[in-house]
Amino acid sequence: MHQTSRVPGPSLRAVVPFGLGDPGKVMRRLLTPRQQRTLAALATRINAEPRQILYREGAPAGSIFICGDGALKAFRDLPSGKRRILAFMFADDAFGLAENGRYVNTVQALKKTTCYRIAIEALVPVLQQDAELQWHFLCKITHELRESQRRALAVGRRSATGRFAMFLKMLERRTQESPKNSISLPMSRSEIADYLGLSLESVSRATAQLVREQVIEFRGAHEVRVIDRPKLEKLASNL
Amino acid sequence: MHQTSRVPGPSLRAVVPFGLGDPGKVMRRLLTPRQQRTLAALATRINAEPRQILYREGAPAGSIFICGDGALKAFRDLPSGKRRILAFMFADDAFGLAENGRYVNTVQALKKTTCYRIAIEALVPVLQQDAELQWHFLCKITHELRESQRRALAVGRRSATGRFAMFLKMLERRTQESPKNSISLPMSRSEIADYLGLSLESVSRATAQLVREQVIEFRGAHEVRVIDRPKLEKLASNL
DNA sequence: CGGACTATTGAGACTCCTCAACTAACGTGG
DNA sequence: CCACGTTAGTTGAGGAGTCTCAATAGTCCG
Repeated sequence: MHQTSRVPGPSLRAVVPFGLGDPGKVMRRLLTPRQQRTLAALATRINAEPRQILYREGAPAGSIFICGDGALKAFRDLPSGKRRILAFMFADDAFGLAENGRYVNTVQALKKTTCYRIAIEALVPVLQQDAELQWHFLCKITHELRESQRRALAVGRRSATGRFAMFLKMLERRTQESPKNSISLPMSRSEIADYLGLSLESVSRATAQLVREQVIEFRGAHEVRVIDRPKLEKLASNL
Repeated sequence: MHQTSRVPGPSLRAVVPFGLGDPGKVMRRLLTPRQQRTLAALATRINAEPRQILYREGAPAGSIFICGDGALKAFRDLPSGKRRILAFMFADDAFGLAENGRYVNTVQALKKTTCYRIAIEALVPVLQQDAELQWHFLCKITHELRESQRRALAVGRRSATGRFAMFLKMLERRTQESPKNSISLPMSRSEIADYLGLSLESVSRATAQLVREQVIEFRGAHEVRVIDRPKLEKLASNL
């Protein structure tokens, strides 16, 4: 649907994480066509259906993945039965981190999604050869580290509406495919709750409050329009 | 003090983040002596006093840092006056992430600390040339990403004692310089609170409870001994 | 059209936060 | 060496916010 300007094949996108260039200037890195071909040669394309699980926590980790289009979640089930979502992944996001040779969480598609799977054994030698390409991965992972820290910040907040506001902004940053002031939520309330460390009821109450206060409005349960942006910014800005 | 078996000069340590080798087997990567010399040639040694600030949020980012010995904190001050600590850094940890050419948080030493500062302009070309060395950085950052996700998990918990238990385990993982069952806390209660998203009173009450329940005991305010490890594990294990 | 899942709303319990007073530890200077 | 002031840490009471449990509406899909 949003395939208009996207090249087929794996790609990564990240803000350069180190102090190069002029301070204050945004620098983004995209794969060159040649690098994209290199990766494409190694990759297997996967078309995942909604709810399809790409891999499970604890399984031997043989590949890393790049999301081409769609959305996924990475989660972990706790002994108590609770589930915590560690990250949502969208186009150009990489995933498949392992520890001691095993995946550390389970990854599942939220909707129809296309991914690229690249075998570790094939990728690592290529990265060892191609420092330029590896540099992209380094930038990307660093980008994700920052994002994860941002999330930790959000989750530390007390108020549910504040957390939800930060969540909206995070989604907006990640999925600029959207028309102005429109944010799509491809996940359920309960998934948002598991991500933010709230109960799904609290998420529901938070959205209700934001709607009541004319900060946002819903076009269906999974599409948000921002009405009062200053107010949203203020709520999100971690006061 | 703990310099006994440590080589002078920058070093990184990380668990290999991808699925190489036998699943279940821990693999660690250490810099080779040659790589260490390469980094040392680029690095400036810094001896930081307690409370010394290495750089401030928003400053133009010209260098990345590696902690050789000691401990630091990376924090951000919020508009409300609250302070959130994003990470504690110990030996072999790298820091100095930037976004758009500026540091994203402030870094301050907790005690006497030696660091290595490496100018970005010098480092990047070396990494572009030396894929092997860059690979170490990739592993390290990935390691930190996992750690950050773990923290987000901890901060999402409801109970203060649970959060504190996870904090203890995190410290234990990071600073194995310690004798068995002994964990040193080089930071204040209030810094722990800012890290865990609690009030310092809650941290104090949490420690008091763990002491009351004979799970831990204090040798001075900054040294913990684990008495009942199973109980600590249970508290930490995110039930 | 029916059924199952998702989302909303309400009432009471629980936990932490804030405010405040107090104690302990530390470093400094007389 | 001790007195003092400052900072760090502990403990108590009340209030705010979320969680849980439960019942009700809404939505999607077959």
